[in-house]
Amino acid sequence: MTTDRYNSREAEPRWRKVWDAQGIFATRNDDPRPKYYVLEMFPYPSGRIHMGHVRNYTMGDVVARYKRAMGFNVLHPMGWDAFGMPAENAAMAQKVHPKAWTYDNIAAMKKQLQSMGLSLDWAREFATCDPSYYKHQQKMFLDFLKAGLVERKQSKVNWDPVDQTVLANEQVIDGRGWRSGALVEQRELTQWFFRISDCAQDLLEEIDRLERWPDKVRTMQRNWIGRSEGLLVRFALDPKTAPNGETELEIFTTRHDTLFGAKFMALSPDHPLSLAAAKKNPKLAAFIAECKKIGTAQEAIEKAEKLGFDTGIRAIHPFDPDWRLPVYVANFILMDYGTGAIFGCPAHDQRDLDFVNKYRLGNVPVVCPPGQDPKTFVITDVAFDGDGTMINSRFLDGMTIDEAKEEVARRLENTFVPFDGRPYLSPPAGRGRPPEQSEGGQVRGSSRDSEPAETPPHPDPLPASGEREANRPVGRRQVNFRLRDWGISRQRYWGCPIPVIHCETCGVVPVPDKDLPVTLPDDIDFDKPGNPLDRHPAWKHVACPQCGKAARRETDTMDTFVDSSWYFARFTDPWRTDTPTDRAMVDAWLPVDQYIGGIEHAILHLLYSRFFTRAMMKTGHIGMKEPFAGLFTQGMVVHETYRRPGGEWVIPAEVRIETIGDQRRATLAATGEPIEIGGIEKMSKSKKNTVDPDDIIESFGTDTARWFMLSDSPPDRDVIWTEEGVQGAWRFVQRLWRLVGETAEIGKAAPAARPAAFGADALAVRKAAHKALARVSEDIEKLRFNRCIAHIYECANAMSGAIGDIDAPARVTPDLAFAMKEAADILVRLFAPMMPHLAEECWAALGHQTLVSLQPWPKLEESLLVEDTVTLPVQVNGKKRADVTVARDAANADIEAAVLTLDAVKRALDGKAPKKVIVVPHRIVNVVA
RNA sequence: GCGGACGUGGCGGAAUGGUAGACGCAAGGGACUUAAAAUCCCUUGGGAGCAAUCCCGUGAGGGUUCGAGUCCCUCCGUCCGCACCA
Repeated sequence: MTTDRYNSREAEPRWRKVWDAQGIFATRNDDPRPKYYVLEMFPYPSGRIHMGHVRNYTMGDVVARYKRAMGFNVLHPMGWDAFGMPAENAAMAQKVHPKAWTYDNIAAMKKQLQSMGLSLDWAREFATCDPSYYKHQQKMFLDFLKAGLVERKQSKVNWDPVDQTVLANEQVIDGRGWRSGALVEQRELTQWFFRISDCAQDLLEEIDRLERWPDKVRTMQRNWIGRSEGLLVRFALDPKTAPNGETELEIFTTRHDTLFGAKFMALSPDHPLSLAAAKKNPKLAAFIAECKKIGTAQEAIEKAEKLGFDTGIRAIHPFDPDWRLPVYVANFILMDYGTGAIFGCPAHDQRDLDFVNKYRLGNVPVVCPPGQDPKTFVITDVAFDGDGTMINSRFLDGMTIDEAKEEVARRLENTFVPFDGRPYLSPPAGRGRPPEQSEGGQVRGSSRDSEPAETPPHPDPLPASGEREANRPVGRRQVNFRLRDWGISRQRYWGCPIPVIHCETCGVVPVPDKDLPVTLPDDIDFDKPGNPLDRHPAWKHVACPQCGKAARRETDTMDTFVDSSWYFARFTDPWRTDTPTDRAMVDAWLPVDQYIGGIEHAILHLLYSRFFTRAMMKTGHIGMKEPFAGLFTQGMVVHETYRRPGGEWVIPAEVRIETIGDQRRATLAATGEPIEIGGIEKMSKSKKNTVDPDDIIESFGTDTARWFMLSDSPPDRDVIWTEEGVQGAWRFVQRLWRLVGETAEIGKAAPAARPAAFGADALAVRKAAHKALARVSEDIEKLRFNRCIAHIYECANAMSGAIGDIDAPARVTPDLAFAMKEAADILVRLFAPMMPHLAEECWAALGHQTLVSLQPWPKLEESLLVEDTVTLPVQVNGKKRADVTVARDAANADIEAAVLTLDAVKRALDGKAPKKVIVVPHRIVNVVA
């Protein structure tokens, strides 16, 4: 019928127009079919899509199109994660307004995405910077505030004194701001926090039920939450040695079994007792100041030597009133974990051992490894943290570690020492408590923290009465989490305004619902450092909604992770204006059946979304707590790098590669200058190893790009973009087009009704097609796209082979013609999810009047997968020697007899009788000599 | 340091404990062509042999098993995440 080349440039836009005109990808909320929600992580509108987007959105589109063919009502939406720093950076660098920059980028990227032919419901599109979106986010913030899920507290931040802004840890490079180069300071700022740590236990437990998540991500989240079970222990202090006569110090430990190996106590430099002692000791104050200089830079912390300073304070061992322990301030103790204080057992903790070896405090081993003689067991440079038997530990001697922990906990829980006065420090609120102890329903943010300046850094949740204090036991079991509360305040313009008003009289007052959204002012400037909202002449000045007096708006905006923590819920009914979600819709569509995105979001985005969904459930906006039932993390797109011998990177488009024998050689296409071929790395602007999707789509069409993105590597691994690979995909596009053309010609001889019998060659074609169908279906379900593609190649190869065997037109019998047409109809539908435009063109060429995008998935004939005879490999002692073909239902004894007559088997047995013959039906025969 | 993943031809990669190398790329040979491109056919893990066929082979070494790329142990290497979390 046709031997023309397939013209993707002409065909692809034509089919997209047809899809658009018929609106076939619009999803109705009232469709009665079973739902399927497939979502790819929405993009940041940087201005152009990159190959990573092509890969991500192609995978999602394959799933969407397949599930649609399987009869599901598929929701496959797209939007924009549109707030964030790059817009402000662009504003500063190019004098464009963040809003204009963002919406221009969205328009450009939308055009690019549309050229990919993705089966998206664009009617549901929104950007998180649309006031119609963030209005609801502000409403939920206020709901969360009311529900006790939000609080305001002080927290340390990286402050850039030049830019007058807060920096994320990754923006601090060698202790300096990434933009200004100024030395970064540690500042205490009052900020808004989501109380995610209250959910730590639940977030951890539910990970077990996220069965369709990668184990890797589940492990990462578990580690991030970091649950540990331990004991809070109150050490009495010798009041004569304490700066203000303090009487106790509370520490957290998970190794209470090693209490008899204690050599010292250590406090964080930020611990109140450290600060109190420093007031009376200038040298200590200087030491603490030195500790703070190290800052938060990752590397500095890693390399820092363990340093301490003896405060002169002495603590009393809980099991021995005569045992005094020196209290140090040490630079490696974190204030925001546990109580900010520890006891040091050097023999069984490397950090503590390093510390005592420096300050010559000695060590006593209290756990003896199996097989070691306790009398000679000593620790010098390497702490022992394995399992063993307790020694040198009085009543614990001979116990296992677990028994000792239990015994110590039991004894200290039942010990009540009459401390006279308040404990020096109790665990900070908001962490370190089992969730069931948290008080729910209280409006923390507005009630307690109305005067931010007076908020104590670590409010004491325990009653102050001395009587109750005396009744507290010395030890208390405690579950601690590494997970910190989620600080959402950002001193930025381009983010969702936090909808509260600060009033001198009334404190923190929520913006009334009727005044939502609090919108960003447009007339801002980026000429000066700092937050443009804060220095805007008018925006922040408002009347207090409660008392009417002059008040000021909160000028901080929300972390952009908040925006992306519920967009998936909004997609279910984005048109709704009065509430964030329609409960019927959101509960029907969620959870997302298949979420697809990059591994870089394994922790923060996914954990925040899980928390946010719980918070929405508590405030009635949704009926479940887990938003994503299935998660898939795809690998990156990587590419070879090229550079001039001088060192300057060169983009792939300018490089010509030649292959001479096994050697690859690169030259600059324009000048012939030699180019060095470097390593294969993630596509990045700095290494210039990027390939522009637009260029590929322009020259080969989007179907070729989509096919190649799926074909070469398992989807969860990195894929190497190569020119040869794209060429291969392009050749296959043309080959399919020719194959379908030839098949359509042959198919003209097909009878309308299915023949009663098929000849051998016709049957072989049918078997190949149905085998491919079975395998492609299974592999799409499991997102193994690279294998789907191999099966499609096999099917095409089988059909080409059948055509090649036809040496004269007369050989085309009606049954073969029918089989070929049937196979082509199956083949086209198999690759339609991957290459939808080519599939439409082929479907039409096969004489169909319908759209392949609307066709049901082909129906499998199971009987074609079953062979009458099976060919079994025959092994002798596990080595393959021959094949034997037997009837499918042959008895094992018959197979055994047949195998023993084979020449190869006789030869291998060398005349001896076999010891045993193992027949695994339909699988293999193994003769044991 | 802790945790996790991975290691298979020249390359990307296949393989419910059951024929290792599917499928693709690259390479070599051939057909068609004045020639090239495109297309089609053949070969392609290593070694021995004219051949039938045989030997070796999934990072290294052990083990379990009739049978191990796959399961277990030790080691080596690569990658990723977390990192002074008491």
